[in-house]
Amino acid sequence: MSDLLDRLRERGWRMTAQRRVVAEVLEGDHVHLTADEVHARAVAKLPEISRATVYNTLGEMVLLGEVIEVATDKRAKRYDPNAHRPHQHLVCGQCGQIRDVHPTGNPLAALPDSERFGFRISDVEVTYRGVCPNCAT
Amino acid sequence: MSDLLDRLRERGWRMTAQRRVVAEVLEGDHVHLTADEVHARAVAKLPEISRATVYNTLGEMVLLGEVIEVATDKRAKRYDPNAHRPHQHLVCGQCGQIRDVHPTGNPLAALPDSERFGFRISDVEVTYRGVCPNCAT
DNA sequence: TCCTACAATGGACAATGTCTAAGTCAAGCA
DNA sequence: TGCTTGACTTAGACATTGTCCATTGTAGGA
Repeated sequence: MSDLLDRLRERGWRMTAQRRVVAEVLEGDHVHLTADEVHARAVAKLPEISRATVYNTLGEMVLLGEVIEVATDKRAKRYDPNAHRPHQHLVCGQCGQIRDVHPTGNPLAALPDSERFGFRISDVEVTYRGVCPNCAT
Repeated sequence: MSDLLDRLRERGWRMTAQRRVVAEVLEGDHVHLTADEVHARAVAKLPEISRATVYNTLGEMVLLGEVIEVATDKRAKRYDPNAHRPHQHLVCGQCGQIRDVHPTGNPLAALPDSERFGFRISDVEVTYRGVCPNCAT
């Protein structure tokens, strides 16, 4: 059921109730919660979990590459558990809804060597912005 | 000299010393300052300028499309006055340096209709991440 | 079962951004 | 030039998001 928990255990993570809860909250596709939302949902399952623990746990998951940090809006970072399939994000500027999308081609290829200024490039982040059908009424 | 100021005046902006200073701070290419950095430089030219004014002024410039908000790192937003030429950003993960780059092709084209979920898409934001020559030693 | 290192807690602190009430001033007009 | 007016600025309180640290708790191995 929980691939995420299994992978974490395999990496020698000590399994605590808190970490389990955070991982559970993040399950599923198209999940893009802020740290605060994760905390709120975690508290619902485990009332005494602290904010610092949620931040720590999310931070560790990001370091391990199990979760991706997304900065789609100006406010808080969001956390995306769909880390094992490369994808980009489609954001509604009105309601803030976020969808995972999978463009064709490799966006890295669009950047010619002459525009790389000697950088060793490891990653591209693409965010499409627009208005979703609901908000477009 | 200051195109930005001229354009703002044309749009009926009341020209104040504070707004002039903020616009001056933002002049030039490859300028990507945080609001706080803008404030610090503005204070150097006009000591009594307040933080709120800098935030207001930057916000208004963004609304007018004269300046772009960039969220390349997790911390503060940055402000990019190079709004009239479409471009993307190349960020060094170590030192945080940011460069404007101009990829070939239109990144919008990479997203097939089937992946648009009915959204009306107006904008794409692309951030390349890597390590700059200086930090790569 | 007991130990110990790792994890969680909670609260202070830091950084960034927003709001408001009151004062100030740019720009149009007589 | 000197008013008038409403837009602009100010200072600082407040809100939100994230980080740190000393203390307490506990998972998992011996």
